Amino acid sequence: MRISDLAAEAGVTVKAVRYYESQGLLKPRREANGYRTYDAHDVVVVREVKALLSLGLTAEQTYPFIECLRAGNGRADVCPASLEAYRTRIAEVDRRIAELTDLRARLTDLLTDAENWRTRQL
Amino acid sequence: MRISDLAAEAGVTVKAVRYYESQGLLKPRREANGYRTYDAHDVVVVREVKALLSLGLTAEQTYPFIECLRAGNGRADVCPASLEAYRTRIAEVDRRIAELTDLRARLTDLLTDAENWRTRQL
DNA sequence: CTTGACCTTGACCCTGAGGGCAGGGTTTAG
DNA sequence: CTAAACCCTGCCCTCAGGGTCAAGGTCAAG
Repeated sequence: MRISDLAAEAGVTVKAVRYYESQGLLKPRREANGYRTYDAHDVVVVREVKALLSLGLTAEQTYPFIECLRAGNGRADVCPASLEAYRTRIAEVDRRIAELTDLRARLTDLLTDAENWRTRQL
Repeated sequence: MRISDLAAEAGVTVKAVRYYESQGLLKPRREANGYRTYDAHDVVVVREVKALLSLGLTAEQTYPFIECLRAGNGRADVCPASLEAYRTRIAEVDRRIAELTDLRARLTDLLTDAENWRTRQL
């Protein structure tokens, strides 16, 4: 199959597929005319990458999952490195939530303070 | 004062000051040799921009605050547009926290599932 | 065989808030 | 006078692609 077929089947754009390749996540063969050729296995890879990116992992962080697939596993997340990547990402999310929670408190403090200042001025 | 003095007093880098200028937040005069010249008022502006960026506002979103200062107010956040910008940002943060909370739940589900799968395989 | 619709390629610029570096002019201290 | 320290502009980089382009390939109908 060609690139637009792969993109359609995996639910991403052609541009995204080429980007994944530039990140080393895909290595399509080429037809004589230079067109990229993919197989069913690549569809699974692209779907996996898409899912992981939507979880906030970087393209680089999807590497262990793709290697896990390439190693012959039916699932990308059953390898130790994948589990570790999940845990790392959960920790990142926790940190980010804590940051944003603190940020929100600072913002509401600032807003309240500014509102009070205006009230006093009236 | 020159750019490095301004940067030092406001606690940012020279590069950041030039970036704020490129975003229209500063309009320094120029010496005959082309060097930028700033006054004490600019220090206040840069400190304000720095504080707002650290709250996650974009450079563009700091505009109302700087205009509020330029209008002669002692505080950048006592103008209606500034209050509105705070509220907008709080709403953004709330949305983001909700997204991340949902994301975390999905991640822990995936992790648990993958761990269980491994356990069964052993 | 040709036309036209559609596909593919690589290449370029864009995002936000600067960081880093290059190359060159200016100022200031010793 | 010279070297350090400062200033300038301009270019490339981030991340996950989006948008657009020109050039060329493919495939059908006519």
